[in-house]
Amino acid sequence: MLSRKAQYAFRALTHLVEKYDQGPVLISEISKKKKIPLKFLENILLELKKAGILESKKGKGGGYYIKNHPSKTHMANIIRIVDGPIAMLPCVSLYFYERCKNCNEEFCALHDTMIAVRDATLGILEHRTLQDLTIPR
Amino acid sequence: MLSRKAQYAFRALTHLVEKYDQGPVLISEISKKKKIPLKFLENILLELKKAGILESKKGKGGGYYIKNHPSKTHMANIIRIVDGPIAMLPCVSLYFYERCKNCNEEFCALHDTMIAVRDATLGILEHRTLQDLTIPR
DNA sequence: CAATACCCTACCAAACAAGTGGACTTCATT
DNA sequence: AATGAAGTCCACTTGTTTGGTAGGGTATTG
Repeated sequence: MLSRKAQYAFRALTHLVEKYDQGPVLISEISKKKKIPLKFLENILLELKKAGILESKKGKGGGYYIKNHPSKTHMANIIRIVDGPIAMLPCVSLYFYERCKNCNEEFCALHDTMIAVRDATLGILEHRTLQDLTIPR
Repeated sequence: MLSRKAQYAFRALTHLVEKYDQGPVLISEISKKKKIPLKFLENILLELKKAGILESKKGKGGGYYIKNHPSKTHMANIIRIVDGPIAMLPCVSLYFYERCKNCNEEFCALHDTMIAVRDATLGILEHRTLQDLTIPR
């Protein structure tokens, strides 16, 4: 399951996509419009900025805005930044790989199943972008 | 990510599949062979029993064993018992459905993406069974 | 100077991982 | 039958991590 933090991140990003190319947006505006706790949102946006997704401007007339075109950032990327690994096991993660203990000595039966799950999931999340967040079905 | 508990569960089940139809297996034997903390494993097995996956026999000569044929139990089922929802959002979960707050008023952009992810994931996990745990590839 | 992002610390609650102690059940031996 | 060892069963406790909240102070810009 996505953490609430990740869900907030997507909600905030949705707002920022709608305001794309209209200058910086106040944290407080996003917080109000999307009903996200202000201080919590502050941390999330900062994290997204440090990860290169957002840009910010300080002082009067400042705020947050999306760095690159929304179609350039994939949903999978956002999840990795906020929640970490997408894969179900560390030993099948592409970006957060860790060798399983007891996974070499004994035959790791889950391994190939979880690779299949990962590929199926990424097949979707790597092809949807921030722009899709505002496209109604 | 799967919790360590779920990983333990799969490791333990792998052992039980190997010993299927050979009578009850001791918790202590599984704990030793698969390097799982004994008392923790005790709780996991009990949970799997209550969920109808395992059967147990008390007293001397007792132990745990798989209730139905290993090909009858899907991996998705095990994950749901131990870790809960497989879906990434409560509002797209089949077995743990919950209505999202702010998902009705505003357009929930993630919804259909997460349904796609869920279906892709279940397409795999609903077709792999405990028996697959012991089939080397 | 005022508005705003940035940053730091502390705090609370829940979940997770693991361990403890003991009650209850079954079986084999005598 | 009585006994004791071998087992599961189960309610607690403990320590750690994580998710989320709250407040205040600093730096930067118009």
